[in-house]
Amino acid sequence: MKATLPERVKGVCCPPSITVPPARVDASVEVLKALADPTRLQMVGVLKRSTRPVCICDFTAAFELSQPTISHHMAKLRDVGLVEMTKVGIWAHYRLAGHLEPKTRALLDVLV
Amino acid sequence: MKATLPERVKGVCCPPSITVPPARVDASVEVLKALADPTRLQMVGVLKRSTRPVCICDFTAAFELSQPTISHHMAKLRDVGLVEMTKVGIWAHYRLAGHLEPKTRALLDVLV
DNA sequence: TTCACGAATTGATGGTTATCGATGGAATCG
DNA sequence: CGATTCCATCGATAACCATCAATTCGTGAA
Repeated sequence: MKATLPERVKGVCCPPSITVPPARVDASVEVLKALADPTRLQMVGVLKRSTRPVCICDFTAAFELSQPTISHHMAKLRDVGLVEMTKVGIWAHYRLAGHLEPKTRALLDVLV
Repeated sequence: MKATLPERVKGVCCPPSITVPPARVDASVEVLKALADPTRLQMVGVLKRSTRPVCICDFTAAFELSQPTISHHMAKLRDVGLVEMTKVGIWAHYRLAGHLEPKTRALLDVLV
């Protein structure tokens, strides 16, 4: 194994070429940050499994968090395009976005 | 569409059942948080593409960040088991972990 | 119009995180 | 040995984030 390594010389580094386009990285990081929270990941899991939109008040009842916090988390998921909302009367119904990028959908399939 | 929705009654919520075990969610969130950073996601991408371990000094040369910051990011990736390290002389060679969980590997295949 | 209810926004707070400079340890070489 | 190089850790700071209480907004009902 060691034989396969190049002879490294002090003071000489081999900066790897950045192959992933920074724009793509930033886009991925945006989605990852939205999912990197227990509450939000659970929310996405619920929405992915639910056959019909879920009301904010239902989430407030399910998680032990205040309504503003739930709303804040949902806004974050909405900002990155993961979920969509419909208002029905005084209720807000959330569902997984219908036009997710294939990569994003694959991500969700792995995660939740 | 509206017809398929249940008749919602004021003050009555339908808390969705939490189907994803909290322990699994927490484990996923740990990995997601490690990946939800541009620098670290780039690092993982480089390591995934590289046929041989990459030196810390190479990353320091590639990214415009200080050496302690690079080291800190690598430690974070190491803490969640995404990468492994081997010391060769004074150099630290990093590589993607060999025994990644299938789900984690699938995650990386989608991302980088 | 007035009231009640669900949801979003605001402001504040405590906790986490990214970053750097400085320090110290380990290995190598003269 | 002493000097050099690479790396990890520590301490500090600034930025960010999750959370809640209070308020505001929008809708529907009385």
